[in-house]
Amino acid sequence: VYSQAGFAVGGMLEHGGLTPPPTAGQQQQQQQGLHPGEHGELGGHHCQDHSDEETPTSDELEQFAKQFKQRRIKLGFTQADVGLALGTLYGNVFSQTTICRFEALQLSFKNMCKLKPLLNKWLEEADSSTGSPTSIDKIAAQGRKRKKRTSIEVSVKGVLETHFLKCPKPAAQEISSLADSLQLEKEVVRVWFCNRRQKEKRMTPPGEQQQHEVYAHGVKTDTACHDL
DNA sequence: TGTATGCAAATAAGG
DNA sequence: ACCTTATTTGCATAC
Repeated sequence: VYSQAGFAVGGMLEHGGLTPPPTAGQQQQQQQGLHPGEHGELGGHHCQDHSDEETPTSDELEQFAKQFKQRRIKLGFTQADVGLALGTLYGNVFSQTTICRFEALQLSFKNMCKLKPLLNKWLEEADSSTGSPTSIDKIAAQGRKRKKRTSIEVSVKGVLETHFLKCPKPAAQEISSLADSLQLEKEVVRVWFCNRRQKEKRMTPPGEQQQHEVYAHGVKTDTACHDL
């Protein structure tokens, strides 16, 4: 369903002002929160990568993305084509969605930096005139291939949701039987609950608190929700 | 027909 | 082995 070739019409819109980390000199993450993942200063010395680019500036990324899209179209490829090509070329496939977001700079800075080398490689490969002939580098991305996204039926989601309301944190065994009855992999169900919990937190702004904990005391503090 | 996007699976990383 | 938090990535479907 994915392999097609064709050409697209250029004509996107240039949204006005979006993720532009103004600071041109320091790497500051934009949107997504970021934790100052420091490395302990001890002995100190940092090894820098010298393979390719240093961390590109958001400005460079912007330029690259723009140019990438332009060339992609000129060469007659769709976003889906590119995503697929990355797969057969480096191992990991990407969806049309991701390519689209890359071109539109809608990914996090870090994510953009990670994808850039890959797309750049593809570009050189697809367009043999960049001066860089078949440079078959194995950028050995992340060796592991991403699991295909599971589509959970609405009816099944309903069942899961019901269980969640009864017990947001089921024990491993409950997850197993639930997965079994729903004909889903246990891992899928486990992850569903994890994601559901995250969503719950997100929906409950900090500080705010529901009004149903008034009598929570003494008795079993959850952890025991059984069914069957 | 491609491309953009909302919601949310799947993953990464520290416990 | 499983949780949490933060993120990456894609199915589905609206443009």
